[in-house]
Amino acid sequence: MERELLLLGLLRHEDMHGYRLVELIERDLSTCADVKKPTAYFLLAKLAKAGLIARSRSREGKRPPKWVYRLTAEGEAAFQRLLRQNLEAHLPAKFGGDIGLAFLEALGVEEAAEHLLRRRDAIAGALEGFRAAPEHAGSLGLVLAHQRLHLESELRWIDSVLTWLRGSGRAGISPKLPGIPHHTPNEAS
Amino acid sequence: MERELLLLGLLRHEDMHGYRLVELIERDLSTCADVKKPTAYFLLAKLAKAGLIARSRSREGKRPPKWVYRLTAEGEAAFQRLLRQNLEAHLPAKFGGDIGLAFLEALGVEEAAEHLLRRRDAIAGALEGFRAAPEHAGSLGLVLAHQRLHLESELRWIDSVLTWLRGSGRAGISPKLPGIPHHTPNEAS
DNA sequence: TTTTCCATGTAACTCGTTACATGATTTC
DNA sequence: GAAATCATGTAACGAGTTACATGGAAAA
Repeated sequence: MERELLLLGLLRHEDMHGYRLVELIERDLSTCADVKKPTAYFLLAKLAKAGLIARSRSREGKRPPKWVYRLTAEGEAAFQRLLRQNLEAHLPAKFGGDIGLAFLEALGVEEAAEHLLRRRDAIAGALEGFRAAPEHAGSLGLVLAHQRLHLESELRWIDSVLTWLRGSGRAGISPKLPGIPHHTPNEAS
Repeated sequence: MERELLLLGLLRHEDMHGYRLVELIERDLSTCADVKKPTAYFLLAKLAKAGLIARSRSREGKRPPKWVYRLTAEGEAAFQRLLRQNLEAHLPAKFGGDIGLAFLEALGVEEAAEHLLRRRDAIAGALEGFRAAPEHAGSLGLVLAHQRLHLESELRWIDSVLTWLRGSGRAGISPKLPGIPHHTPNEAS
């Protein structure tokens, strides 16, 4: 449902045609969504058939005519519903990188560390990209900030795995548990 | 490729039949992977055809016979390759929950906060579950620790969004950027 | 003039899921 | 005797992707 929410939300504050929509998502929202062109066109057709958006043909200059979509009243209602649903839910994230970690023991300490350092570099690189990016204002800035925060968390995580790994190399096969700094989350309510 | 790595890795340290494999994944690795039965059977057939695993029929007592899979030499090689590849790569995570955040402005401050608090509760609940769970040793404990760490990070994130929200409610429409505590990651190399 | 960009779409394919089918066996 | 569990599979479907097809317009 996230993709529908996304399309409705974008059309909500500006009428647009499909191509533009995809462009916008790829430029500004690539961190939290990727919607390829055929998917977008398909979803737009579906939403139109459901009556949540309406389309009208328009041409500018001598360019090929395009379908400009606008939100209908039903679309606005659906948007409101989907937004609330999205905000109040927590969709647990699965980290594919963890299944490699689950088999860390198959590698020697040295080699495991070597590969994890490469992963660390990749994360650090991605983080650099985010820090370099211009600061968007408002809720768009929010998603950027979240991604940045997450990457910082991942970096700390990898570091703690590395120290655990090295400790385990000295101590024997596998110690109790990674000694991870344990922040108590502050209450907010 | 993560699923293949998972199956090979599990078969590496114990010969097993499909049903058992799925059971094991659902019990111990549900946090970082989910593999349904038909998927598992399909993948096992594929891996067998590729020569990475070999199967042999066996029956215990009067139960229906089962296919017991074991890793071949090629399978071990593939495992080693996939493991390294997995460890050194960073696969960027997409948070579907962020697209709701991108449209936060569509809701009043009060209502947005209300819904986000529900999300917060969901995260806190999941976290509780992880803290209550028995501490697995070794690399299995790693993936649990990662998930716990991530949930803690998410909790802090939601809290900072909430404080930002409330600040924005007083100050006007939308301020510069969320004032997020900015930890400098410690170097590790 | 050839390439790139704008703009829309279709077709084939992959991956994964649900739902169903089968059959024996333990448990209630 | 009915229900749950063990064990394997097939069929139908859904969502999304890649690759392809089509054209005109602007840029190189």
